[in-house]
Amino acid sequence: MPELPEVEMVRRGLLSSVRGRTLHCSYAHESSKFAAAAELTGQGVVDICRRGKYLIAALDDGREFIVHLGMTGALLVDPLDRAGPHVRAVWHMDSGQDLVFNDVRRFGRLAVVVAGDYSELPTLRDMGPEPLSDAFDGAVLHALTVRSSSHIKTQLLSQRPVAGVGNIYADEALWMAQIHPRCRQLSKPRAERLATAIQEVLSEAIDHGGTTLSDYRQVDGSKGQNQKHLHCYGRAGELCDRCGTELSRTVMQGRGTTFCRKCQSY
DNA sequence: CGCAGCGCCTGAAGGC
DNA sequence: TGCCTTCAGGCGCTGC
Repeated sequence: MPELPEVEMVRRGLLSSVRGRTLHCSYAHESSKFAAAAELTGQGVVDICRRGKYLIAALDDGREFIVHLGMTGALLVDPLDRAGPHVRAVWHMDSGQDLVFNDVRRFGRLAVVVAGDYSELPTLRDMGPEPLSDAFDGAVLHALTVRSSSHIKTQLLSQRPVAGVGNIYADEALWMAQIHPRCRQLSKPRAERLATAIQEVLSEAIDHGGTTLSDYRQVDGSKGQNQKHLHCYGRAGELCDRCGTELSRTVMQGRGTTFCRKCQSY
């Protein structure tokens, strides 16, 4: 599933082939989630930014084109198959290439908004600080979690204490920081550890081109390599790389959660 | 206002 | 072999 590192890789891939181009929508799937694709009819793409897991393309008419990849979304430039059963939108570019949005499970979403007005996208509107920016550190993470009574993993998935962390990197960061996913209150030292772990886990994933478990692809169709470097996510039943204990599995908020019951504590 | 629970989707995997 | 069930989960929405 695309989280911050995967969305960042897509953003970088789009810079060379989509920034500066003019888009003309040639297909939009009937679902209301993708109808906004048709609003791109002659606008130029000035820049392509990212907030958490959201891609934000600045248009030359003062609006922004927002893409969330959901679970299985992919933005592809000139894919071999641009009329497959899971294609949800196609834009023709003045470069002659096509930009294709493919999304098997249709959890993705497209929107065109007045620049900076995210009132119709509440998760983006209320998004926490970017973890790889100067606006994020242990003190900030502590301040943004201290008043909540929810489990720390639930808080991370909400995007409010920090932007862009999903199920994979939440499990990885909590493992690295040795914090139990059902911990409810972080001490300041543990918040420092978790903030550092989030930054390390996300930076390493970007360095490895993102995590491809099934659907995530770069703009050119290539896969990431970070799945070879996971310590925790999806490894229940295997032995902890740190202490050798068998990793445990539970369900939180309907999401599979892997952790080490020995070296991750409350 | 904060938080829990539900529904959206479809392919893969497992059971019989 | 093939049908059926279960599982995967980010986010918007609803209701307490």
